[in-house]
Amino acid sequence: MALEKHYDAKAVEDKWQKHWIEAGVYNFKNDASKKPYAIDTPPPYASAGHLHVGHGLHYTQIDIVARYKRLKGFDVYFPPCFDNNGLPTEKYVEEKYNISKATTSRKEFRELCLKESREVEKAYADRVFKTLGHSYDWNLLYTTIDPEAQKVAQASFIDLYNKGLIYRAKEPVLWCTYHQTALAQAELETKERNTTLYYIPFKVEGEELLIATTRPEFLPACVAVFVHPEDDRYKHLIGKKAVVPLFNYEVPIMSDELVDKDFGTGVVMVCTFGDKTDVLWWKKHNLELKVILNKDGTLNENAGFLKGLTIKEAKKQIVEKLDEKGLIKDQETIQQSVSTCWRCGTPIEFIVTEQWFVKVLDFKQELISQGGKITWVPKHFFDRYKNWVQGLQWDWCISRQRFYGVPIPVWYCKKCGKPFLPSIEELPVDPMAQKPSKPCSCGSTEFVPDEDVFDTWMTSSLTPQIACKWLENPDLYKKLYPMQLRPQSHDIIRTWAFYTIAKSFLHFKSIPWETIAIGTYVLDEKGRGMHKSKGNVVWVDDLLKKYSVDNFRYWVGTANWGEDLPFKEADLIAGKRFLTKLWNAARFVSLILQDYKPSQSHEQSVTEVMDKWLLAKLSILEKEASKFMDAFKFGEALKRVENFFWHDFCDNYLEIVKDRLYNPEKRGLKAKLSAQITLYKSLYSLMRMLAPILPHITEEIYDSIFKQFENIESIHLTSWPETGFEDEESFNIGEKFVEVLTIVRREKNKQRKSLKAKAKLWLSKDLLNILKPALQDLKAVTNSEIFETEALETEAGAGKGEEGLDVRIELLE
RNA sequence: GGGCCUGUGGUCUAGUGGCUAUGACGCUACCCUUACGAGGUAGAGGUCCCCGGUUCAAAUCCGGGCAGGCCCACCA
Repeated sequence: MALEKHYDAKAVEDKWQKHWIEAGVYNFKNDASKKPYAIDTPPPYASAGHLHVGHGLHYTQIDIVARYKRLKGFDVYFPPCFDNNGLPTEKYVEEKYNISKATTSRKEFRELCLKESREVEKAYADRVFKTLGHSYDWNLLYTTIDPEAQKVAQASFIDLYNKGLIYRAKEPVLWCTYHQTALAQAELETKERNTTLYYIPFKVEGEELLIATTRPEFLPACVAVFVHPEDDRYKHLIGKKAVVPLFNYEVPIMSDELVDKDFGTGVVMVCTFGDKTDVLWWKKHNLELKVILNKDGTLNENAGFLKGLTIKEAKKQIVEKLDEKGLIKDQETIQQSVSTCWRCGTPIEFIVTEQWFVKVLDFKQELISQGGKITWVPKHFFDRYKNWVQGLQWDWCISRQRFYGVPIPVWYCKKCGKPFLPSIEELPVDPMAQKPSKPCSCGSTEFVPDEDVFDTWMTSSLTPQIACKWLENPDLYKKLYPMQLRPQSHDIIRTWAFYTIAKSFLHFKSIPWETIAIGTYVLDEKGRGMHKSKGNVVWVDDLLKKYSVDNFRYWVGTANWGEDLPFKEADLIAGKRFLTKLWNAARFVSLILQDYKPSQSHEQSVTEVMDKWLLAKLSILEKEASKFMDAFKFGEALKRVENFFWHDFCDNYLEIVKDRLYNPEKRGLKAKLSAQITLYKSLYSLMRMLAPILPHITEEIYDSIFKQFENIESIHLTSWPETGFEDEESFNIGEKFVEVLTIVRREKNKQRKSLKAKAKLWLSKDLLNILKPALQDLKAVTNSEIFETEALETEAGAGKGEEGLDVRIELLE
């Protein structure tokens, strides 16, 4: 069937996207004869602001891998998924409905979250996943709030608890006063800011001891003053008492090596808790605990006249008061880096609460060596992982004081206080809504539920278990785990990658996947990150109004994994041209193949040397491209295929065979058939190599030309081409042929003659001998008479010297 | 302060020891060749960030800088 003159991308793409899903083309076959290729798809946050070009790019990169592996004969397991756990969803719901968890019931709140999640998921699925032609198996869809996912997360907790890898402790924890929950180290983001350093005098036996602090509001929480043990200025004060100004109580003066003599005055006040060092010293020196901060970031009665104020207000008031009394001796502006909550940017505080922790500090070495067993793409991201693990300072705090999320499956016995955990068969449970199924070991049946939910990563770290159905289908899980690929972005190596590796190790002493590949990170034109607040976000929907999906995917195909890529709309132009060229070349072939009937004897029917050349070159290309695809270097593969297609196939080969095809009476039907077979084989091969990147146009071309002969329902279910045509001699002749062709074209261009004009082509004896088998094609494509000349004859204006060939052209006017 | 990445024509980019440095976009000239003018052919345009070293030979390896980016870190 001949192709239409014009390629209607929109209609074609819509048609195939619908068909693929309806026909289940990409469904996991669970075919015992095939090796599985399981992909641990990143569950996108189902929030409406997440549809920018970076996501479109990354998910399309993953799809290209899936499609490639499918062609390579793997049984690809590619689940779509959504993450609807966690703080962003809560925050979104709070803002949209103008409610807060303080005034809404847990049940109602969770229902709203769930409802919003479903809506946003649908939009996400339709707008991104389906319209970009991704090849998920929609039967495998999961979301992180599904009962099954909750069950897996709770089962993980129970298993780790039973293994002694989880503990509960009352400790100062990282706390976000906006979200009012504990956080993990991984949820911190460092922010640079300017702040004021105040110099405040403490009284010591009549003397004034000047301390420098950025947090004067913490004066009422001061429990000690520290100096460096070797600091001659203050040595004599160690062991004495200092009086806290305004609040007039005594604190001990102590020493610690960690004090920086050169910062401020070299004297530090320790408060519970102003920062991380305070926590450290508080523990190390067994200091008193003086809590002034509530969970919502306001100060309590211990803060005296600051009671009820927020941290910011308190700071302002206390500075005014100190100033009034002449207690600010000096102040300066300094640059400070503060840890903030990565979701909302609020500086974190330390609050003493009871929380659950997963032990990770004890396993740093093991976790690094587990990371080393995984293939990192690109490999330097392993260094970043290693760096993070080495720098860990806290065990992983997994409990969060939020509503929406997976409940921690624990009750506490009212009588003996012992935690009571359900059995795995009972999961998922909600301790707030249910009671334990049996009494405590002490006999009591009175319990208090744990009201907290898990850190979102507690669930996300189990995506291999959720995706591969750890509890639901153990046989399948056994087959698929460890998975083959985890694609993800580099900013969550410390969270998603780390926690997943940790979980796999703690539960199973296994790695979660064979390969982790870090996707391309899209920047704006000027090389800055895309953020809604900066107004520089490019939306996928907008691009798709102007460019076809395959056009977008071509651009994705040129991106390198693990690298940053500034988005420039001009980069889509090259793809547009390529697609047009592709369609037109295929259209030409479709016209040529209208009377074509393939048969078994085809291998022998490729009789012409230039046909053999093309197939030999194609065979090399197939192996090369495959090698690059295996190494996640899609751009390199694409570039080589494109180069072959454009120059060897279109510019040269198609021109060479036109004479044979259009004028079969001149060269005979055998020569024509040879060209038809070659066109069929080479175009079919090219389509399959391009199919992972350009699934729509290749499917359309396949459907029109090849399907009737191949009898496979979709190009995406065929296999990576292996033409395997080896013919070094023809290859070399063809390469020489192309060199001569280039010289002829250049000469004709110089002489400003149309290619239509008949030329005399003079070839040296040696060259003529080499090209003898291809002479008829050469005559036809150059529209020349060919003559022989002496090898070393030189003439001005001739092609002598070019590429070491001796070609002379004489045009007949 | 520590770790990692990057630096190649106007822009983006390939190349990790070897002839005259790859390609794309843009630019210029010519060509309306029956698949394609969203095309074809040719052309202009580069101190391969800088300095030093290793080598017969360096964009490439080593050392030291400079610039940009990312990650980490207890200067209150």
